[in-house]
This record gives sequence, C-alpha cells and structure tokens, in this order.
Amino acid sequence: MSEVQLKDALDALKSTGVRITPQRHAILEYMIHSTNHPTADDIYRALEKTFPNMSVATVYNNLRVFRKAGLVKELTYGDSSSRFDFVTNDHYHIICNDCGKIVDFHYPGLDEVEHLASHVTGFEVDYHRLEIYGTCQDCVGKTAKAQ
Amino acid sequence: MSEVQLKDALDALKSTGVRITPQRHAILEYMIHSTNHPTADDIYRALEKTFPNMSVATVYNNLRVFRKAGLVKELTYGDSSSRFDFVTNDHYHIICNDCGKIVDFHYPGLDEVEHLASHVTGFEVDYHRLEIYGTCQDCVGKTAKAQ
DNA sequence: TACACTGTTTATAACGATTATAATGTAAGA
DNA sequence: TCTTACATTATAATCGTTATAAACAGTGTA
Repeated sequence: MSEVQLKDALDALKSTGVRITPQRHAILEYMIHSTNHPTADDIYRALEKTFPNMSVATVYNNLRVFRKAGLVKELTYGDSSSRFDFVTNDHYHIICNDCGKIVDFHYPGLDEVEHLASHVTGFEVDYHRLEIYGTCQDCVGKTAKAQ
Repeated sequence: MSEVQLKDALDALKSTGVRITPQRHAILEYMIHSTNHPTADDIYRALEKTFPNMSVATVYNNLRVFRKAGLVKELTYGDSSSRFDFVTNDHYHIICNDCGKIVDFHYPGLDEVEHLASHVTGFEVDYHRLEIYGTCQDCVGKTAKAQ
C-alpha cells in the first residue's frame, strides 16, 4: 500500500510542475516507509549511503517543496530540530517526555473546537494541531527518579 | 489583579528557594503584563532600558527557572524562536498564519482525548497541547494574493 | 565586622539547526 | 545543438540558544 502512496505523491508533485529527481524520490520513499518521524538530519544520514554526494541543503530544500505541496507536515516540539511527517490520514501524536518516542493515534475530530475558536476570535480557521505528552510504557517501567 | 498574579508568582518562587533578583522581578512583571506572547529577545529588548547591562543569557536562564517552577510555558511554533507564556488558567491559542498574532481562547477541556490516547497507546498522559491556525480578521481584510 | 558559601549575573564563546549564495549539473523545448 | 529554467552541491552565513568562566551579591556564622 505504501507503493500507492508513493505513486500518488509523485503524481501530485508532477502535476504541480515539480521535477522528480532521484533525491526527491528517495526522500519521499524514506518518509513513507519510516515509522518514526525523522528530522532532516535523520533523512540525510539514511540516504548518504545511496547518495554519497547529497547535500544537507537538498534535504531541506525538498522538504520545503514537499511541505508547500502539502505532502509533508513539519512538527516543532521542544527539542531543537524539526521533525517531518508524511501526510496520510488525519492523526494526532502522543510524545514521550522521557525518550522522545512519538506514537500516532486516531481521534474522530475536533471540528467543534475549531468552530468555537473561530466564533470567539473572528479568525478564519485553516487547521489545528494537537499533541499529547506523557510517558510511554517502556519509560514508565524503568523510572523511579524524576529529572 | 495582575499585581496579585505577580505576588503569587514571587511567593511561589521564594517557597522553592529561588532568590528574587531585580531582573527576575522585571521579567515576571513584563510577562504578566504583556498581552502578546514574547520571545526571549522581546523580553531582553523590553528590559534593556531599565537594565542596560543585562545579558541575554540571564533572560534564558530565568525563563528556564520559571518554566521548571511551572510559572511559564514555552511554546514552539514553526518560526525559529520560542515564545513564552505566563501560565494563568488553561487556555488555548489560535495563531494567524499571515501576521503571527496569537490570541487566547478558552475551551472546556479535552480530557476525553487524553483518555482515549492513553488507552490506545498505553502512555501515562501528563498534558496536551492544542493550537489552531488560520487567518485573523485584520489579515483577512487585506489579503487577495496567497504566499 | 570579617569570612566563607552559594546562587546570580555578566560577557563572551561555542554549538547546532537552518538558510543563503554561488557554481555546477541536468532535464526539456525550440 | 543551444538555450533556458530548475536542481543539486559545497560552503559560508545567520541566528536562537546554551555553556563557560569570571565577577558579584546576598546570607549565615564566628
């Protein structure tokens, strides 16, 4: 099924006049197959075997291209570097404050909140972002001292 | 009423053994009275008239102290620098994608989502974060071209 | 009052993620 | 083939944040 996603993404790019380069292909493929939510550097290091000459700037440039095309979402948490998430269906993230692990979960929708916010503030709402923070099972197990 | 908030904050700090310096007093005071959500640099520049010798590091250090004491929340959006928000009551933020303005709004609660997330993922939930993005009234008025 | 102790601020350097720049490469169209 | 426009590379620059070391208070004790 991820092949379909990749094909759809490539088609979407092509239809907006963006050239499909080997690097772009590889970055998209990596993002679709990766279960975690990689940073730009993760992607760079993962692909430097197949593209020994690829520059970090290429990763950033293309992530921006993908973001503008709506294929990829940029997530900024507390930690210094952004994480990137291939847009599939709507889902939310729950993040472990100990080890940083990010797990997806699905929840019907928060349209109601968007409506209320729009009504109260007069904004035109585009989208929202929700994250839940806590401690994952692995870390709950091995934690006795607080940082 | 914000004097009460300031006093409460100072008491909270003192009770945890943190010394109240003039700089800390001023940073807290500025954060309580500011309606927007300042960056560290905003605070630094706002106070450099009264504290010409103050260092940026002092601002960062103390924001961290306040954050650890639970007085201040750090918000990371897409733009490069963190914003800091004095913790009053629970509220959420709606952010303008054009001008960056941040407006508070209140919403009963999202406990339900937390419970579901906890159930599905096995995490112990601490808190969550919700932001809504859109366009504020001012920017809706003067917008015809998309970026 | 003098003295040591501890936490605070300052000044500055270092770090690291991201972006800008210029040069080179590469695909597509006339 | 020539030209044009977009992509990539390599590298430097930018900028927010953090680390470090030295100077500076406050506080408690003799």
